[in-house]
Amino acid sequence: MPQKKSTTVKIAPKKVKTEKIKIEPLKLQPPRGMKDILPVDQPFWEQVRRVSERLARDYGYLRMDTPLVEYANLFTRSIGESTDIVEKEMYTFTTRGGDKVALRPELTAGNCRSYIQNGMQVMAKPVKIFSTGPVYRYDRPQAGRYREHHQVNFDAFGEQDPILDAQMIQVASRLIQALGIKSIQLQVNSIGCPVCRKSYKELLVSYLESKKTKLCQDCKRRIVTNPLRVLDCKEDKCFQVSASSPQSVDHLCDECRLHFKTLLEYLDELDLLYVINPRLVRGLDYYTKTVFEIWSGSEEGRKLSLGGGGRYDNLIKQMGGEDTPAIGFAIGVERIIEEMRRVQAKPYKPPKPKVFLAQLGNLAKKKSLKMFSELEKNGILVAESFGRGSLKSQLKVANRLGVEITLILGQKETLDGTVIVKNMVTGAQETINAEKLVELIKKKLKSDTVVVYHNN
RNA sequence: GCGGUCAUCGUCUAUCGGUAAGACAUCGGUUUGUGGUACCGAGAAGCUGGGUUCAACUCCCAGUGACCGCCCCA
Repeated sequence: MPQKKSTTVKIAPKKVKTEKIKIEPLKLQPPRGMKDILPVDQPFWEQVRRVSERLARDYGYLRMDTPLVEYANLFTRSIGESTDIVEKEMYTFTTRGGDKVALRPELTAGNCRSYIQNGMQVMAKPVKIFSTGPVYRYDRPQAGRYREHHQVNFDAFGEQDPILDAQMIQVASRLIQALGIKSIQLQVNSIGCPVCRKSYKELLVSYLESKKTKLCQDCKRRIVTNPLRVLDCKEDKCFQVSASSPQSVDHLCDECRLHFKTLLEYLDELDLLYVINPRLVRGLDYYTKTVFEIWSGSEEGRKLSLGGGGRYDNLIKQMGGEDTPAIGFAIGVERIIEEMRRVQAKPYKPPKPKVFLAQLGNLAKKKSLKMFSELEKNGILVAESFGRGSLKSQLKVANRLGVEITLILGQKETLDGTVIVKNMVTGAQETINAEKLVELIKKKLKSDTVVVYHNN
């Protein structure tokens, strides 16, 4: 749409003064990094919705929706004060009432809050929660990265057995593969519990300090702020350093090591191919033990993370709930859809009307409105173009829609209580009693369906 | 937050310092109440704000947005 030039309008003077008010032209675009999900995009979105809802149901997850807005400290405390997400990417603002709130940057924090608040620990464990919706990060947009994006999220509370980790990873990869993305790479790692991570961190820091001169500027800073992040720096020289750095999996405490080992055994049992990636850290502070990501397996082009997650055994307690182990993961819907398009995965195909209702003349026009609803009530999907007058133009539309049958209701038919039923393939038509219409159409569509089936 | 590329009908793509062209799509028509093709016609654009110039869509500056790299992440 063309943008209107800004106009200067003179407001009629109430007093003596004439005021010129500059009217801001409407910016006919969404804010930066946000976009519309248009009707043409919906088949892909619908496919994601259907597949994820079905998987959620099959694996025993219950849907939960929490607000888009939460108190800001819910996120700062759970995700971590010094993470990038909280530090520079959160949409934080103060309400008129003076509350500091934020647009959710992810779904888990809100789910945990709700779990505790609603006493969901009394439910049979594990409590499995499925949620989906938009999340917000004030980041610089790029393809596959938006300020508003959508996640499909699975969380399970109250089970510490690594079998749940394995099943969660299975759900994640099933979800992505069920959407038609066959080539994926599963990356797993264990970052241990607070106890073993602390000693590992110290070990890592002292190693990095010794190699400090060989690191990039950013990583020198990271040694202090977030040493684990040095491990996934893409700078070549940092890569060299981290290649021979101590790895978290080698410094796990007994419990964490056993947990990880058992998880891998389960994954083998599930025939899930995985890569142990010692560099896999994640951007949120709450993770413990198992972390994983699913990457698009495309050879060429960048490997984009389609989704990821991990265990967060201490979060619920830290937020003030009962000590409850938990694990979860999220996929980024926009990225998944981008990948679906790239590999030409099939979107959802909505049912198309096989019947078109055409009308001619004022009397028929009035009648047709009711006839349409009669058909609809009987489960017959009908298309129409009531606004068009000529039969020719209506048939044109019918043809373009690819319907099998067109019903023609004109002046004469209306008076006779009949309707013309036209076969759009053969062109043959017959005039039938309007009262038998529904029954006849049902019959015709049924037999046509059989024909179509044989043709395929 | 830093660096780079780009911006013309709904979409794709031309052109030009002097009235912006085409294709696809949309809508209408080609005599009566019947579709396709073909043909004819219509509507539809210079992102915004400044500057240079007799004249700017074109040159310059700023803003905005998209894209790419970094940071980070889904």
